[in-house]
Amino acid sequence: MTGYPFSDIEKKWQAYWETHKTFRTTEDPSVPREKRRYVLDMFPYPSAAGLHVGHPEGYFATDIYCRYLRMKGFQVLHPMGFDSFGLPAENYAIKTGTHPRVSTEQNIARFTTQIKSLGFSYDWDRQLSSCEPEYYRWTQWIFLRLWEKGLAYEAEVPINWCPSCLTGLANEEVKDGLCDRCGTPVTRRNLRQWILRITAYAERLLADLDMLNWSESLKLMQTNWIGRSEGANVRFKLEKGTDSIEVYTTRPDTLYGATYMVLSPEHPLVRKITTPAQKKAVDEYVRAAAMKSDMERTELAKDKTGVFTGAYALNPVNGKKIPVWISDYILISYGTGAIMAVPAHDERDFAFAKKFELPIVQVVSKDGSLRELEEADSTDGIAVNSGEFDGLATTDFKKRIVEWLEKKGIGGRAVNYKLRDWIFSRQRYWGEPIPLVHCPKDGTVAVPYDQLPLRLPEVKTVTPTGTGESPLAAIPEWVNTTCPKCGGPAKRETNTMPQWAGSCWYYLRYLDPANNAAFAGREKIDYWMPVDLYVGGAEHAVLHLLYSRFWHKFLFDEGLVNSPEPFMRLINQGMILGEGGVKMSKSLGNVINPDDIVRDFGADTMRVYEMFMGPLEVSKPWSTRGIAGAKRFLERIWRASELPLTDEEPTGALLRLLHKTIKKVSRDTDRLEFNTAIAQMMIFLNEAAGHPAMPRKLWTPFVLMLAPYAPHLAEELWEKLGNAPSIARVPWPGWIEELTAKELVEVVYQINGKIRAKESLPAGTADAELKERALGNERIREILSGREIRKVIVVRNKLVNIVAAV
RNA sequence: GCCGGCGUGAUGAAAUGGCAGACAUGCCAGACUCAAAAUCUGGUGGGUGGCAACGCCCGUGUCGGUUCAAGUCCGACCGCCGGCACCA
Repeated sequence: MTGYPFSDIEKKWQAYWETHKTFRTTEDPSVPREKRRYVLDMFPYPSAAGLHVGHPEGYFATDIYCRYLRMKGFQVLHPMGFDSFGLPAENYAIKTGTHPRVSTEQNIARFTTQIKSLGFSYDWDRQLSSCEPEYYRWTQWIFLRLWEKGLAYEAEVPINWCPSCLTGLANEEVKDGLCDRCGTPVTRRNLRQWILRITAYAERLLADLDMLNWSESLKLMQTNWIGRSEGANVRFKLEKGTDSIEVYTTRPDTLYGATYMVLSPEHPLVRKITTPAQKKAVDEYVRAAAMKSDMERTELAKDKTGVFTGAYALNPVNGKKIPVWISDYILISYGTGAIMAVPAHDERDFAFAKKFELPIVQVVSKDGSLRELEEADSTDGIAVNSGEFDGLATTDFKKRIVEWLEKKGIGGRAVNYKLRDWIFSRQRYWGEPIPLVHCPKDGTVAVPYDQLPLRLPEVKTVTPTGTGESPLAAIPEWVNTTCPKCGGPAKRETNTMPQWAGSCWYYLRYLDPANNAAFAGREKIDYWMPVDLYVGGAEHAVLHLLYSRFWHKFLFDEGLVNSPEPFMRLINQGMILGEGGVKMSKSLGNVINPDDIVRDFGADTMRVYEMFMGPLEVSKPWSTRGIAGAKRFLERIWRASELPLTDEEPTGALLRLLHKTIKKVSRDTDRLEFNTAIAQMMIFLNEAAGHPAMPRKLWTPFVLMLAPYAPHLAEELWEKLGNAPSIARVPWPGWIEELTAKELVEVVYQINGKIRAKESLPAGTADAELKERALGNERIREILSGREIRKVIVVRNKLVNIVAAV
């Protein structure tokens, strides 16, 4: 192997950067606002398996971008840290008896070594770890602020319970009825929980998506998750008694078609209105529904079930008596937990009505005519069977009926969201303790701010209690405390926070990681925030990104941060798949270990390869052959650096290629299109290295362009050129626009869009001349002979298209 | 089922509506070598005509449309990937 000594070079420059703190960032007030950038990576959870080749893909991208920005004269904040509370460490502790802190520290050490071996330009002085008391002190602090504002509340609610993780889960953590983390079917369980009122921010979380430079698909995912819908609430009087049932509907225009009502089994009116004759059946149904897991509820979705309560309500528009049923296709947590059923125009109601032989009345028609309905028709149309409203179009009807309802005082416009409040407590040890105390006299009392952090107690084992309570509940000396208000005996809250808590605000702590007086100094926040570019995996599209937006908006409302949104631009890097395009996984044995790649190919090769594979956002398979190609590129660079340098002016064509290359690499790097930037550098090298000597004026800018991509090699070459280190802040090369174009261009002559001849002409040849030359071209004249020319289109430097009669 | 995104050589992929396949991988041939590796040079979408120089036809999932010109824009369909899924 004639290879370049990448291993020595990489170690040398990593050591240099570390000892010289090359990438330490300060808040220099003389740098104007538009010359500052905050570029953020999603911080990793330090797993026992170590870094995966997919991990650094996004890190490489941001690192290249940051190094480029520094050379462009920007002040760049680029930090790294660890998301270090979480279940895997706790589960490992249960299995082996190793304290989660110990295994977490080991994993962080391993991750740090691995990350440092890849040559990132992080400011390591700002490193943080969310499980450290100095950090979670402020997670607790923010929680208390939320609690003070009534955005954290306690409730006994049926929650998603993972029987394997032994903890409650937020809605967002349940996918297809399975636990997002371990894949175990989620069950329902009634437990006292701490819940964050994220729904109070639903409207703003939705509306402010507009101001973000995020991918449309990601915004759409958040939009769908928030799930805003507009409609009306309508109160139906019961036939007997004084109670009424309030329903939410997006189709108030179908009120005349409401032929029955359905309550959720959990609806509070169920017990009250059920007639003695129906009581037994209703009770049984309610009990059965309560026992079903989410999974079972959705699995049985096709076949509708339900029971008649024996009660009737009155349809407010026509006074008709309609039966009230219960069914588990009505969710207690959405809308009012009750619906008016319009079987003619709602698929689910239709299925239910068919099964239980309830009447179906058509009230919307495409053309105003009536016909037998084969299935529910939920499209808009013209009102029929709707009394005084007949003939109205759906949109007009909606407006009119809402006015009518408001006037009568039985309903009005309403907005609903699919988004639910955030179940925030976890019945586990390895998380931030919720800093609240339950006092028999004063109720729930906050741990005073000056007593934060409320530290996790030291324990030997973290075995779950099995009762649905946190392991903390089994430590009496920790649970039993005194009330901060009255000093009397009180008990600590034993639930901990979910893993998402720490990641909700870590980007703020990087700004001022050692601050003892605040989560971050306001002047630091004003200097850097909001984050200009955030890169990470798409798996956090609705979890982390929704939660942290919520916290950030809250902090904004409290006047503690300067922007309503934390992350202005966001990119999801694609996954790196195993060879053959399948997912990398331990079980398939196709996992690539970055340590092996660094050892065999070097960090620079890995960087160039991963960025050359394709666009950042798309998933692409790993290829051992491909990485060999990246290595060859760097080898060729190394050999080119050993050519004798000359001070001669570079020749015309090469000089032009250089300027074209600088332009393309600058533009592509700026747009994070690293694959095409690398391709252009390859083109340049292939041309420039084919000569016996290398003009210094070509080589110097090339090395500078290489610096963000292969920083170790570039530092070495920079030194080899006789410069003092480091290359990190040497100004990025500029280009001369006139030199970016070729002198000669190949102009294509087409007849009816088909290429019939080509000619090499000076760039910029005038349209008139192009036309003349095309028409004068021998071959063109031959093909054209005798045909009528209808039109000639000239595109300068590109083509002439002659439209001729056939 | 609903909502998005994507379909280009053997492979990863390029291509402001203007020469499809840049760059890289692989493969083939040649140079160097006793030989191999490494390296360097050339070739490499399919079909077809010509001894050749060089032509012609077809080709970006399928079918249609807009346009002088479509991988790119529009419509329908097929396939793959992702998200949501009784949300009234």
